[in-house]
Amino acid sequence: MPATIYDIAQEAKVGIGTVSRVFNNHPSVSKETRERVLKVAAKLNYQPHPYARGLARKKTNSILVMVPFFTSFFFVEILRGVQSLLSQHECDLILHGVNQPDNAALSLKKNTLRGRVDGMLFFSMQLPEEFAAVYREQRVPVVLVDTYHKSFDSFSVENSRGAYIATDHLIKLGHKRIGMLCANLQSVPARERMEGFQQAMEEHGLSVDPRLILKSEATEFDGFSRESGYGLMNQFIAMGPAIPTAVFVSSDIQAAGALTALGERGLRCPDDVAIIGFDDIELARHIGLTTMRQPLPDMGALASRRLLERMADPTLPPIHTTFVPTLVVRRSTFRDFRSNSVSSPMKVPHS
Amino acid sequence: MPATIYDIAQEAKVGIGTVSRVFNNHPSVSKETRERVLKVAAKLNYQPHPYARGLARKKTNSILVMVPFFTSFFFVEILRGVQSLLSQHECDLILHGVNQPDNAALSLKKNTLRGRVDGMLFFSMQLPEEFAAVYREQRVPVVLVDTYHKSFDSFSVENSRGAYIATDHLIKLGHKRIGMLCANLQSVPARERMEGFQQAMEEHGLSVDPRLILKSEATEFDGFSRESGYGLMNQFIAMGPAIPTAVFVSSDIQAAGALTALGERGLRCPDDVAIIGFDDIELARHIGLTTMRQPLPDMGALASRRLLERMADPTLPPIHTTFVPTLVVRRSTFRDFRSNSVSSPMKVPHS
DNA sequence: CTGAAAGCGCTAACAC
DNA sequence: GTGTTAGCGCTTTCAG
Repeated sequence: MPATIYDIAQEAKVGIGTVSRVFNNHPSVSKETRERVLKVAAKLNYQPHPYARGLARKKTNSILVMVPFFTSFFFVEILRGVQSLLSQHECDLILHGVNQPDNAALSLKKNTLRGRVDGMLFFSMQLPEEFAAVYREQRVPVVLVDTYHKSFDSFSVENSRGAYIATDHLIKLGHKRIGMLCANLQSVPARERMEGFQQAMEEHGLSVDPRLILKSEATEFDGFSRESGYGLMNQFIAMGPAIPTAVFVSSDIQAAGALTALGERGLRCPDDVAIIGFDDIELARHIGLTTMRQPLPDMGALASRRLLERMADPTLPPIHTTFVPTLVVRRSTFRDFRSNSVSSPMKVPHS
Repeated sequence: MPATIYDIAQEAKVGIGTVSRVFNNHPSVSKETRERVLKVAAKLNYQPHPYARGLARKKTNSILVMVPFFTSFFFVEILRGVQSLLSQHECDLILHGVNQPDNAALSLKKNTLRGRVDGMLFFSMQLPEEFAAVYREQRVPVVLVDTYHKSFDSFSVENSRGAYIATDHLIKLGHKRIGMLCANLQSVPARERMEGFQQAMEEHGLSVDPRLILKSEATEFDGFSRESGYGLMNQFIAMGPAIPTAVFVSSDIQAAGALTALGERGLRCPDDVAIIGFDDIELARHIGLTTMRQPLPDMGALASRRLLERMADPTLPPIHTTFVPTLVVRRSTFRDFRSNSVSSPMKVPHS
């Protein structure tokens, strides 16, 4: 049985209150008693019980991170930022992966309340209005990442802006017949990226041929999957000579699938079809994919920092931070990278 | 303020004990009272307080997962298995990434004890003997993944066996001058993989030229990094004509770096140098890398299941489960995959 | 400065 | 069946 403050109090011949004070760095403890208590505690290998402490203090020193688990690459990179910041603050991280966007989000968040955690980082999903109301009212510290809600801090990327830049890149390279490969449009980022694409096309006086915008019907991963990219690209290929000369794909993971489809038909990238993705997950640099980079780890770290601030002062007004993704050019759009195949190993280890 | 059992008891005109019984599905509560209590609880939107419950029950319904955070790909895939199993059991997952193998492992695990969690999943690191002793003695439920200790359940891969198979594959393809690219040998898996390589070479009557075994000195990630693979492969390349015709690389991530190095010098894979990796992280299939597959998600799920069992009965004798990795042939060792470049998109979306 | 006592919200005997 | 009571281990007044 682990030692409790009672054991220490007894052995050090003080009251439990004093022991508690020592461990909370309360100023009003004489130097001698403090040292005596500390010594006994060390000897008994004492560790405060987090749950007892939590109960008494109404504070758990832990936060909940809710992520749609499928965004694997994407989420790991953000999480890295989160973790590194949190660990500096003795704050535990409870990870909750949700699979069914709806289903889980609902039931799991019931668990959120009632002092299980001090705050929450909510990723990439629409925060249900039902909970938003409660959280706002009870001032539950919540920070959103890769999603938006006016009542809560959020860190996200300007999807339409990024899509615009990506499309602009293709246009500047001289492409006229440009296609887009979307994820499932029920996803907000998917829609925004399509809008940016359309806007760029229109502003450059290029008509948007609706047949050149392919949309995923997949519900799994909201269509942000390798499989959806693979399938949709095959639809383009089936168009024969009408195939676009360049395609903006709404995510890197889909772009990877699209490249596979091209490779299978003996089509070369960028020679036959140039491809640009979105996200800059680590995979992108390995396969030489041009893409729009989101500052993932930074977003994670900044969001955690903000959450900590908000936990300290829950009355802070919400701040919305957006990042403009940056263009990272690799071989999938630009030939001059020594190799003529998009997929041969790339030139620079870290591009 | 959230409702407590007292609020419910009062409103439902019962004692708090009864309320508690209802929420613990205790049989001795009459149907009527149970329903009345449940109704009031629903109305008050009652949720039991996990910490209070934990304190009283001496049980937290959560487990700690300690991972060396750098193993990103690797760990996400395992974690997926963990998470999916745990969520079926109302068990929270506390994630702790450790960076400094030593440093962190030490301090963090102090926090492990004292009822913060009911059990722990410990990944890929050597469990310090100091803690092992305590855990064994106090019967703290601990399950090891990708590492070994005789006193605890473990799920791991037969590294030397896998390395043997990988090397054998290269030999069967006709290679004689085979090199190996190791991670930092202070890591146990790194050593085991090297041993398997040496054994395979010897058993096939091939002498192991020590100059063809390159070892990473990197401490970061124990040398299991893209950079280390890149650097070491450049050392091979610097050997000029003495370069091996095939190389067994101790991890996929290093193999990715190695491929980059080859590509930069205009060397083709597998034509000039065949490459085989280890792990089968998702990246491998994207870049067409032949590798040894570890059943990552399965390991995660099985380990969690075992942990749950052990939490139910801490006296279970430890079981050691090992997996033999399986060979997955892709283009980096075998030319006949339609394309002649290792890195062009592969044939099958899921190989 | 320090001890005693009253909770934090819930569980688990123990009586009736 | 159900109410009462004594903790779980710690924090935090409140006296002194």
